[in-house]
Amino acid sequence: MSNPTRIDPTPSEAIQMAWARLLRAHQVALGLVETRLKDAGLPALEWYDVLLELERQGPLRPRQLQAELLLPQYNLSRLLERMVDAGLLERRPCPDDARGHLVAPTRRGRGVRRRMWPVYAAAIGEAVGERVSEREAAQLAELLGRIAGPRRT
Amino acid sequence: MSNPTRIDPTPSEAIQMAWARLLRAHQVALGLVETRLKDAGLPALEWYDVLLELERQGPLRPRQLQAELLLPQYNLSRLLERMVDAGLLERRPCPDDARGHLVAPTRRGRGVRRRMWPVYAAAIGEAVGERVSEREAAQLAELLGRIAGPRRT
DNA sequence: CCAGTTTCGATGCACTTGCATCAATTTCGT
DNA sequence: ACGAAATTGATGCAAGTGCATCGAAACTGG
Repeated sequence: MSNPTRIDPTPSEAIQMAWARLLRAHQVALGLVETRLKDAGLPALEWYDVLLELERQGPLRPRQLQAELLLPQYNLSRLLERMVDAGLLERRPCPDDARGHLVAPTRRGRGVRRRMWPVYAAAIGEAVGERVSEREAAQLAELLGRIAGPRRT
Repeated sequence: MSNPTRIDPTPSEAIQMAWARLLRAHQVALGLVETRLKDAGLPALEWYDVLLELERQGPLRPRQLQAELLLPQYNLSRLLERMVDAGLLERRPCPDDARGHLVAPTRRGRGVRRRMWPVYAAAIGEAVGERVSEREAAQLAELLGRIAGPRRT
């Protein structure tokens, strides 16, 4: 440590600690949330995200969803397939591009998302809300936002 | 909504934002780190964690490792199997419990972990270090530590 | 000491993910 | 307008994950 000709950019202790805790906090918090959803007989969080995004933005093409959710293309392709099979999404022909289609929630899909929210919300409270103050949550959001993006190439 | 007898503990905006950004920051940062490792022809992060834990603590039994890394039992069982097959870990008979065994890094395993570190460290710097100050990193670590645990039943 | 219970670690099976690649379009350069 | 290149979304196959369950060894109360 304290190498004057520092060529090796090893992160400081504080940075390493922040990294380690990011992994752990995510693992623990997400684990709790997914458990609550599963125990309530509801679909996984991923499904919620897709449904919410489509309710907010209206019908989208898979590629756009992919950009929003940062999922690999093949992964999203099959996720949508499963959700369509489950009757939560429907595909619509795409007016100006015959390669693709639009995806939109069905009535049933909206219902499922709505039923997921109370459970999801309670779990967020349990995983995060009970552990940090309002003020701390805002700080946390700011700092994590820095790490989350914006991406530079 | 606006139910006067609010039984439903929907988290505040700040909490929800912190949650959303936790997911996103993790996804982005981990994605970057895993990409750097893979591009360097190195094993996944998980393997590093196992190797590091065993170098720090000495040979451990799978169950102990499981507790440290918070991995599901069946998942760890197969992870160790793969690492043994890859020649990075070896199993040793366990003196006082014939059901299990001890796992320890091989010489080759230690070498792999050592070669992973520079790449890993640089990636942590890129994903986290370049985006927050020293002081902010410490704050972040503190807040995330709150979320990461300690678990109450 | 012995049956019943608990803990440890492995595994069969179904499902999901990662990777490479494909076919069908659309877009671009000329 | 035409052929080359890029984009969109799907898919075969190998590998990883989740769940339930298993056999084996270790504890436990009587």
